[in-house]
Amino acid sequence: MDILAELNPAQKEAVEAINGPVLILAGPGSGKTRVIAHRVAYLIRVCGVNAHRIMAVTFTNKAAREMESRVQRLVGSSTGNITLGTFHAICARILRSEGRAIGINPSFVIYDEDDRLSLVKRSLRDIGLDPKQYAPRNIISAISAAKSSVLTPRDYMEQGHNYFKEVVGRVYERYQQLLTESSALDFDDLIMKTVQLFRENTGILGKYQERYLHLLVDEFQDTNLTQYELIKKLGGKYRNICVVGDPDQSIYSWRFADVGNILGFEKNYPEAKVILLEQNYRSTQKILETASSIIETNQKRKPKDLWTENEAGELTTVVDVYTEQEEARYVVNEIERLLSEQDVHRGDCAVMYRTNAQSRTLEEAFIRYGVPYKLVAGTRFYERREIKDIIAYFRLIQNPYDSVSLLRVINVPGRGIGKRSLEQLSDWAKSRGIAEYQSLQLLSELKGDEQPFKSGIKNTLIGFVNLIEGLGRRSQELNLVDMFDLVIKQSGYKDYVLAGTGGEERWENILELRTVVQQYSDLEPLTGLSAFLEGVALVSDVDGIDASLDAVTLITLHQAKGLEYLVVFIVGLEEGILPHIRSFDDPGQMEEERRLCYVGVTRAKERLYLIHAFRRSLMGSSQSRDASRFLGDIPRHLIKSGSFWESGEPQLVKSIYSPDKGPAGKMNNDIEIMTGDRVRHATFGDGIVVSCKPVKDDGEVVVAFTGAGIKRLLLSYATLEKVE
DNA sequence: CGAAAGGCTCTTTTT
DNA sequence: GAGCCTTTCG
Repeated sequence: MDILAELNPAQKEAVEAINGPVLILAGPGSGKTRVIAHRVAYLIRVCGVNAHRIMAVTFTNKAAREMESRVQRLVGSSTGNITLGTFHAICARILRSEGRAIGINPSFVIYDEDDRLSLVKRSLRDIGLDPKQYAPRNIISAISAAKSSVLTPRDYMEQGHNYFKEVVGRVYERYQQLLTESSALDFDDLIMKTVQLFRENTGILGKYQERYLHLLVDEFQDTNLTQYELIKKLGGKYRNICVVGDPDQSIYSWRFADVGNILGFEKNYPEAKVILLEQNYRSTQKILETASSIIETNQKRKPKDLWTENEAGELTTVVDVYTEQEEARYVVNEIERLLSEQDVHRGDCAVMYRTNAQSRTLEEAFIRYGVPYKLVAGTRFYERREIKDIIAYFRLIQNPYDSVSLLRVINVPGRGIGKRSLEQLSDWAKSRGIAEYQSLQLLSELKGDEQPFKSGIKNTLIGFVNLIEGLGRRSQELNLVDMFDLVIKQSGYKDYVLAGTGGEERWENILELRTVVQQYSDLEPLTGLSAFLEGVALVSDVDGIDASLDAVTLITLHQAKGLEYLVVFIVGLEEGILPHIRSFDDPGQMEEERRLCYVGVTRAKERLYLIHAFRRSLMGSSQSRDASRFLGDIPRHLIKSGSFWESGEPQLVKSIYSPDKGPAGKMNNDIEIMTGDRVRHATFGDGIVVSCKPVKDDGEVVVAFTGAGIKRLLLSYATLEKVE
């Protein structure tokens, strides 16, 4: 196969420019993933570069997997050991093998957002501040900002002062101490520590610089300063750095991604070759025009010419609905209509929204109408309490100094270790400057007056240490699934979870985790354990999308980056939602909201629906909302109104009596009442349906009767009959 | 000590 | 509307 054959001139140029830095500015749907895959294949097959000497960084694990299979197909054999993955996964690997040089325990655990939160709260308490007064989330964010620019606590504190910074600086310092005591790294540390490793050890850096002849980074517009420095360092010797991205799709500034990385690339690498990919292969002309009209409103932006040879296609459908329930119902109805009238499958459709909370109403509608869907994220599987508990045991087996995990499960299932005892334990450990587990290990050696516990509780604590030590010993020889069963058995978790509320379902979840564990059971025991823990720490929600399942995808706009669907619904296009209210007082943020909308729109290949509701309940109370300003950016001639109000098309209200339980994939068509229908009522006589509105599991219809006037009726009580 | 109930706050996006 | 935390009671 000729690797260059199926590429357009710009793409070909991007693949062939293998010497020196290259900046590829790639519009949506311009085949950038393709270019990266082809470029890697070209390096291996045509240029004879050893795969071992190539690093390719992707935004998600899913993208990495896809990249691997594409390259494999192009090269025609196994890709060899190319370094391929997210920044986080790649850095975790480097730190496991080299981290010792900067004092990192190779068995380190990776702390997620949740762990981070509890550690920040503890840090606040440790320095004598009240976590309720200092919004731990803001502090996490400030620490994360620091780490995204490679600032240590000391660097941070030298950055000038104000009240908040002073507090953050002190918390950051304590937080970092606790992480070190726990042999733990948070997400930001994975990158930052790798940079520190390379800064402080020119020998190690030299080794990696020598190895990586070629570097490729996808979604470069969403990298932060630390990631940029990492790439700069790794490419320091050969300078064959190829970065790909699109400033118009930069949507992670809140995670301290710096679009300056891509905008300033030419300045930092004056010899860089710049290639523009502007031909779009994904969307119809109308969709592309809609997208352009939205993004062009942004002031701070380099104009670019996106074009396509695809057909003109359908107009964008803008839909005006009453409430979020009606919005959800519209989406479900419309998908079912497309399924029956067009060559569309459920798997071709996606519903996108700004906030996770919006998925709930959608889910309810999909369940009610029995339409299969796949929810990306929501309450993620790995965030469930029982799953986190079990994983905490595994983390303790790998690294008992992990204090977040220790405090999480030391009394789960209940062992009679209460709050007071835990406080004593933490204080005692803190006064000695060691991790909780280390102080627990001392217990059996110390006499009564040398430690703070009474003998009853002391023995319980020693019992817990023995449990973990025992599991640790067995983990050297048992495969992971046997280990799993042993953990469940020895911890007594099964009885515990079954006794609690929702026990059955939670136990099911644990069994599902067991099937995940099974995938690691062929590995050497200790390798399997760490591979499993690394896997669960670094999964992203989109990694789990099952492409073989023919179901509608429900996904946030952020997660949708890089994906494409035949039919896209973007819901909640309202002021305060998209754009989100938090962006109102900052023009920069507002531009990011618009980019987010742009990302969503450009996911669509053939059909695009933009939906806004007049009324939406948020945090309990229902409020009326204006349509999003982004809708106003779109010229009228690109829009077709899908609205009931404007088009006068009847609004369907289906199967309000018989929620769910329909066979999967089938709508319950038995009862169907639309506005405009003629109906007959036993006492009121004949009339016309004026409006329909869902109320819980019921429906409220307003009917104008010929004799009796306008009546408001509940479907479950009123016996209505359709009249032709 | 643990479970249950009540009251509080805060809601963006995630590797 | 939910989750988190505190309070209360057994």
